[in-house]
Amino acid sequence: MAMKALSKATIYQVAQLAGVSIATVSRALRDSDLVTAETRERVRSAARELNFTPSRPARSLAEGRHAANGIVFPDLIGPYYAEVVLGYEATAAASGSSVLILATNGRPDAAAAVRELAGRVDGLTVMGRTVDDEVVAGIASAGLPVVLLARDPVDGVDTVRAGNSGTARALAEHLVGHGHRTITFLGDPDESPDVAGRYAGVRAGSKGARLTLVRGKGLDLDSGRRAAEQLLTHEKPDAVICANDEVALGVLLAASEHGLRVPEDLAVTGWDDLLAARFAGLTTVRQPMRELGATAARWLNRRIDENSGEQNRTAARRRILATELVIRQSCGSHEEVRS
Amino acid sequence: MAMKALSKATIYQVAQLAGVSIATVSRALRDSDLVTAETRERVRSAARELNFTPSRPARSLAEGRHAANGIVFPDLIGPYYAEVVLGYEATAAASGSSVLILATNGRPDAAAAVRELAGRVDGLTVMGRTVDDEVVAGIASAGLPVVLLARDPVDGVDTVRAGNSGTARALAEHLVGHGHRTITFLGDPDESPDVAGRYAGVRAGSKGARLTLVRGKGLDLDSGRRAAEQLLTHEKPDAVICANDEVALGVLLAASEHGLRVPEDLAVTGWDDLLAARFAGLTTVRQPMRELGATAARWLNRRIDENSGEQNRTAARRRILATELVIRQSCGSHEEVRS
DNA sequence: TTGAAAGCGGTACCAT
DNA sequence: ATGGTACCGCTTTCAA
Repeated sequence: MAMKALSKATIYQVAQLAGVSIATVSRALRDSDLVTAETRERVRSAARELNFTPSRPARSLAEGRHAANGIVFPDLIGPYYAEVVLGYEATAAASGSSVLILATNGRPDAAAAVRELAGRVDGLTVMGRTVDDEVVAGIASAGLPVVLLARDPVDGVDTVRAGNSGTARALAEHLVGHGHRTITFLGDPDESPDVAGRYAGVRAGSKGARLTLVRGKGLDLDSGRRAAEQLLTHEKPDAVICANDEVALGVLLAASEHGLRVPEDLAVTGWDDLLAARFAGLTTVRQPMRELGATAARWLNRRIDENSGEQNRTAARRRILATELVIRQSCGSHEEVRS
Repeated sequence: MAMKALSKATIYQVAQLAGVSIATVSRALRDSDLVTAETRERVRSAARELNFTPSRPARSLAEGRHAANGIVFPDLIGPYYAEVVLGYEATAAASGSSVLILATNGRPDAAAAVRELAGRVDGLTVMGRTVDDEVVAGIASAGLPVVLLARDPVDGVDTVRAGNSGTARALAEHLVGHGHRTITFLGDPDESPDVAGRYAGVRAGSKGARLTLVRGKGLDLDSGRRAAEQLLTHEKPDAVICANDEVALGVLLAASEHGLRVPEDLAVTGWDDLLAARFAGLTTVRQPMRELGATAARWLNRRIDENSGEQNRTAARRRILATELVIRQSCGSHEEVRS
């Protein structure tokens, strides 16, 4: 019994074993109809015997495409990004494209990493706070299809995002309706376009209340908790609108440590509707995370197809996916109030 | 002003513009010390002017390596996988490797997708319930470095996982210590090696109690909730040990709908220590998710280096990372009981 | 229908 | 130090 081939066989070996040329092997394996059924079968079995798989780099080099696309995101922490990436992967995979991921998190060389990635894919999706617009513009103008996700538009580049300001405004108005008069927005609008949009909406919806901006640094639980320590001993607002759920949950923790009741002594709201929000009774806003990723992947694919075909490039698209207010207990009692 | 090059320049164009051969360009750009500082600079600026980036496929083809590795996981839903993947990505990136992801979720052609992926990377990490051992063995025996994650070992392949049975046993004993006598394990041991390990541990720790196995199908919130409906109207145990947190949270929801108090009427435990568990007061087990991913990436890299170097291959490694019991309120009152 | 051969864009060896 | 050139493994004309 022959030893199984331990390293990769080449198309030449298959050709030799099948007694044909490499051109024929290539055709046979890709179901070209320029090969006899009989030949095809001979090639097939030779390939099987040698455990042959075409070299991806060789294929890509010859075809001039990678059959892969990439997504760049800040972090995978927090269910938010994970869901988006998942939606992206599922859609990309469905259209036969492999997916490369890159988390820029605390990376100092994010721009370089993104450029490197750009060389490995047929198209790139870039999320929020990852790299500067210049990097994006550079890549896009080099001819690589790009889709922006949860991020301010760049000239000529498609953008998909979730609604921020409208729902944020509704949220703020809801709080005011509860009778809250000193409201604090916890989060740094400079941290991400999403946060900026939310803050803008909150401002618009806070007429009749005093709104204070506290720039918490970071969007995780501990950031929220730390910021709250400060907040609850000084400003003492009666409502805190947080940039996202994790921060809000941190505030909830701090509040309980300070013996504050929510919502009686302090109303708290978040953004994202994480699983935890439900169990914490947190009023928040739901985003179509999966759909965000899926839409980006779909659009990117379209651009890639456009690129290869000779159709004239269509104008940059923009879409804002709807978000939804999720009222729970943390924003105030709803026994008597109806909203 | 010249138009920026809209498509990619090749090394030939750079060579021509710099007035040198492509060999020199290659050297200059890769900081070989076989080039004059002056030449290097000339090449550099030519490359910059043409906005040149070496073609990744061409490089890979010539070098015989991808400078990338991949990770295969069932799903990205639930913070568990997300954290693992993140830890993986961070470590892989730190060692200069791009990361390809593949979610096999409900994919019918998972095996084929994994094989495709295998052709794009220098090494592969395969998680839990994704593809059969045969697929893994096939890939590994073809010479591709593989690391298994949260999965039963395969001959000759490295395996990293988190402790299940020991901690599960401690968990069960804790419940028995609370006085619970009819315990149900909710989860299908056939669903994943992890669940199997947990069930085994629970069995060992349930001496003195009546243990029932209820094979819930699925590891998400709704599965838990549905299974609980059944459970709470029939078996009526006084404690439910769930395969993971999401299922447990589903049970919590169902219990509250049935007007059952937790833990007085029903004790519930989970596994993973999701963020939500904390806010639900859920007793659970914490896994070092990030570290699982990081370890896999590190090991894979070592294997890849071994492969290229001529060092003799070391024996397959196995490691079980420690997990930790996290006692909260859902398992029983701790006012009087001390554990 | 099949084969020969010219790329695809690099790397690295061998001369010079 | 630099240039010439033989690969790397596949796809795709162009002829036969």
